[in-house]
Amino acid sequence: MRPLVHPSIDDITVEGILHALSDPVRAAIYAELAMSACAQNCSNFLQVTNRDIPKSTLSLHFRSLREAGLIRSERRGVEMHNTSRCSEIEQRFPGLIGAILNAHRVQSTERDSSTRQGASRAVRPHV
Amino acid sequence: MRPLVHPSIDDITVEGILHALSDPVRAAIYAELAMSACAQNCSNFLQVTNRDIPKSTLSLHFRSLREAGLIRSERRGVEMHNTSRCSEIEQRFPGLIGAILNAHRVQSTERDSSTRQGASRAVRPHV
DNA sequence: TCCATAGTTCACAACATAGGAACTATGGAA
DNA sequence: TTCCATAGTTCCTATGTTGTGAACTATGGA
Repeated sequence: MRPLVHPSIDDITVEGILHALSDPVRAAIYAELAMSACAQNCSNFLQVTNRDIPKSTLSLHFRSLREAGLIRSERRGVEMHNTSRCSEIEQRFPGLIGAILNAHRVQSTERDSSTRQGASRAVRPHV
Repeated sequence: MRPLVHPSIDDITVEGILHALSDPVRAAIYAELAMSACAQNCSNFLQVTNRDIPKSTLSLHFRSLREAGLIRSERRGVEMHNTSRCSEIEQRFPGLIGAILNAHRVQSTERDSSTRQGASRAVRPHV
């Protein structure tokens, strides 16, 4: 079984970060890890974003996050301990992670309030 | 020929923005548009990132940026006038675009200086 | 009317991604 | 020790996404 790959902080790229976080599932996982004080295992996220995510898919999402340099994963017995690397990334790309997490927050707040009011956004026409 | 699609500001998603900017060519195009005071046509970017980009590929990149809500394109005679929509986006997702552009700047600065010194980063081992 | 220029669309090849099934690694119980 | 349960990973394949050349469209000017 191949060993876990963690890029060194200098090999982390902006493109990699943006690509990893452009997926809603990965963004949700990462947001939760970044907020959480303690490490979390993968299975905690089998129902993130209110959908059942197959284990294999989840595993690939964790791999994407890991290889983009966003999280660190360590085996602890039978589980995985996942933590975010946000403080390292903050050093190299100041403000980036905060702005992205904040934008996701803005967006989900709007989504919640519009569904409560009857999903007005869903029918708004494009130009 | 299908009309140009511009999402309304409320339909712009973070995922869409991140995905669009996770491509180096699109990021370079967008950075240049965001910096530039005046509108620019597509052909100005046929050599962005020091590579020849086929016209058809470039056209799709502009379409991605447009449909992600990052730029606005208008036909002016035989050319296209492309401008960035950063002030709109700044309203909705404060700090996001600035942080991303800044991160790209950080990264390209490092790349430049490491190539000058003999590409030390290229051989640095991963964990 | 014709041409040149700027972009777009189409078709297809190459690459990336999702998910089920089979697998591996670890810790604990018998 | 051996066996089992749990947590993740890998493999395979079907489905999407993306890049590119060739053919096309739209516009302005000769």
